[in-house]
Amino acid sequence: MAKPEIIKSVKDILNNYMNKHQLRKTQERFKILEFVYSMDKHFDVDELHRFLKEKDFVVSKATVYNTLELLLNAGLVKKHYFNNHAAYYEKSFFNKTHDHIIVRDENGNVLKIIEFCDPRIELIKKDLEKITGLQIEDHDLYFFAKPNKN
Amino acid sequence: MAKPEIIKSVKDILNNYMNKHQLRKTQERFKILEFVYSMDKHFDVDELHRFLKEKDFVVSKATVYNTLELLLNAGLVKKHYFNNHAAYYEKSFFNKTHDHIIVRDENGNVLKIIEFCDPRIELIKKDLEKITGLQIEDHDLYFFAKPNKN
DNA sequence: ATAACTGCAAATCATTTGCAGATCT
DNA sequence: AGATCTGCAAATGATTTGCAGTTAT
Repeated sequence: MAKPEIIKSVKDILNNYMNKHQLRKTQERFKILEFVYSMDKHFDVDELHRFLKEKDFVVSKATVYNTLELLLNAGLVKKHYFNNHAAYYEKSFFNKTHDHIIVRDENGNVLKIIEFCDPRIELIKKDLEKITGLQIEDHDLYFFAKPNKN
Repeated sequence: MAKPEIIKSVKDILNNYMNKHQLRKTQERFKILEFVYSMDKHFDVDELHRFLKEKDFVVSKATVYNTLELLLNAGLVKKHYFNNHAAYYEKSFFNKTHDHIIVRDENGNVLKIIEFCDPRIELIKKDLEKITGLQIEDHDLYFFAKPNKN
């Protein structure tokens, strides 16, 4: 499980978000938030749903979908479309902004995901905002590599 | 329609690929390749399928799927997962390497795709290769923006 | 001739939706 | 009390699959 102070903080954030938007504070939403913040890697809806069940917290998959959408809107998770199988999620608060190197074999199977940070991304973003007049809210950068021989 | 010499080149590439992999040279495959290279933006399978029909080249959607997979393996198209609606494709030969700004509404619908090039990406890639010892073969960079008020 | 390809329809699978009953406020 | 949320099952929609007939080699 994630550090208690992190859990507390993200619960506060969710609380504020719900107050602001007049949403109900259900047991399901807070529990799912807690479990999401105990996951240390990317997960899809099915994995999270099974994980909750394992931990004896039974919810419907519909609620998992709904709650992840809520957490997404509250900025508490990030959603990735790595492939056309299913969307992947990861916690996004207290989780330094990072990008990914995805190591895949010839068949496209993901062997390893390496996270990295590079400040130049932010500079590119700023320049693009200046050029386009758009407000960029987020980004995804993936580098794809073949495995090393070793 | 794309420039004749480009069409010729990509047909040659597909030809070689088919020879190498002992695949059949069907009318459908070459026609679809031609139409793909006449598209000037990203498209999904449904759009391409409708486009083909408009141009009086009727194929089944299954063949469109199969052929795009083939072109993907041959390195002639690039596949993108902008959202969880449908995969998007674009021609990838004689098409300068570029990245994308994706303008989406609150519901995640793609409103506009802006292409850009920034040399700093290549520098980041080189540094990552040095640090990790991996050989990076490709990348995807997406910036996400909300639409402008106008 | 025969193995691969196409087209059609059915199957699959992630996600969404509709609605009845439960539960926050 | 009343609106929202949850859970279930059915609907949806992109993609895949199975198979019969067609076509490239």
